[in-house]
Amino acid sequence: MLQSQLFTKTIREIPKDEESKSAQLLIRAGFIDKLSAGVYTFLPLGFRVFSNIEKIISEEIEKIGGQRLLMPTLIPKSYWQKTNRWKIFKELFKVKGKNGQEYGLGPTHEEVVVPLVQKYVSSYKDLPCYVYQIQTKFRDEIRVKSGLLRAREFEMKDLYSFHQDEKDLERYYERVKKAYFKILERVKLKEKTYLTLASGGTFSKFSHEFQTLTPAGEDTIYICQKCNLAINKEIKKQFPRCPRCKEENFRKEKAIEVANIFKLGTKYTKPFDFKFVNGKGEKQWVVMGCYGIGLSRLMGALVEVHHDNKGIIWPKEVAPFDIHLVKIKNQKSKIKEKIERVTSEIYNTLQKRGFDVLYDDRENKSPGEKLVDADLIGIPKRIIVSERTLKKNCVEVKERREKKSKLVKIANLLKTKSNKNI
RNA sequence: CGGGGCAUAGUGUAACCUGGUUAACAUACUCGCUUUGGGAGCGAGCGAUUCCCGGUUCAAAUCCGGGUGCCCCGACCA
Repeated sequence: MLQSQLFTKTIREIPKDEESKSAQLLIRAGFIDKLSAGVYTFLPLGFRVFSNIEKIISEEIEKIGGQRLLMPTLIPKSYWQKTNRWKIFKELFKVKGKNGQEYGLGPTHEEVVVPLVQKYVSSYKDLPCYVYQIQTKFRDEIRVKSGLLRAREFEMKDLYSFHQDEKDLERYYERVKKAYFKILERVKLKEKTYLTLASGGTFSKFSHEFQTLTPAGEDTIYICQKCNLAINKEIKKQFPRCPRCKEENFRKEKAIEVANIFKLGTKYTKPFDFKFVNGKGEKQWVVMGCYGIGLSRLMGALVEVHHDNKGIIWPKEVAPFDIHLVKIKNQKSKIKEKIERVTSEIYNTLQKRGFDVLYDDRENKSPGEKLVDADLIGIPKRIIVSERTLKKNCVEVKERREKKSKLVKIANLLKTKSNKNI
């Protein structure tokens, strides 16, 4: 991608209507744009990051058997009435059609997925069943907060599992837990994320949340000083001592919930009368679990964790581009044609090798501005071609997260096969 | 939903308390010349129903009333 062609450009000033660091940086660097409180556009850069996160999540979910589908957002009132959530789900956005039909805009999809799966599952032979989707969700939050961290319209991966019994649900629940840690590892949030005990429902006493430590987080968690088990504030009163190791001392931290897993049991299968026939020919309630990851929130959390005072520092797997190639050209230079030619050659070759390259080909920008922009946008690897580097037949290579750069022979660079070797 | 704050060119701010007719500055943008390794310089230019509605006044960005929007704190969060 030529940066001269990129929609959009960076903004110098800090937006006055955003206080969270992640929202400020994402807006200034041109990843997102605010339409209204808690409602954002994902711009080309932001959408690239979003797509990368989406890819990682769907890969890991498919590894544990999840099959992707896409459910509607417009969900008729009658479905919500079955579970009584038309009344009790306060954040449900309600809309009315021309003929007076009422709908709830999906904040979560039990009311759709249960009757859906019910149509295809009648025997124990059809179970277990795992389906998921990645979709825009709506919640009429009383108060939105911190840019992408708490929005009214947001992107979520929701996985639903259906089982014969609690044991099978239990087994799958543990597999999802592992898959989630794998995802967090790949997006580089694992170190900062704790699996916490959170309040459950009628079926199970507790659910689990994946809480990423950040001062911008809206939740408070207590971490056992001895074994690192974490507990959400709202249920901490039940645990004077750590339930695992009996330690009394906990560390209090602010965190943001990036994912959760929940054993729903028969909470939603009962209202829809969703039963299957077991091996003995008897009817039994289907047992269910649900597992969510907030993609847009995760993107915000990533920036909260991975940034410095100059800008964002994207982890490799989610970065909008692999390489930021920056041309620094002096109009008076005797070798300006050479700079032009060499940079283009590097750009073309790296692309042919499969790298995603953002090439800062802008002619009218000073070197300073280009470097400041590169730091703000935060692509993990930066390659500079200038008169200075060409004198040594080199380019300058720098990792965004490192302070020092190194010179690399152009001939070697052009032979590079993998990102690691540059 | 309770409390606090804010709203003025695309963006960030000033002027508002103490009302006075070219609404200022920076930046972004356009043109010209110069410049080119950490947000370059000079010159010229474009760009504002001062959030909306109403009131007071000879006169409102400024004072008063009522809305709306945005941010923050708290409560809430299947």
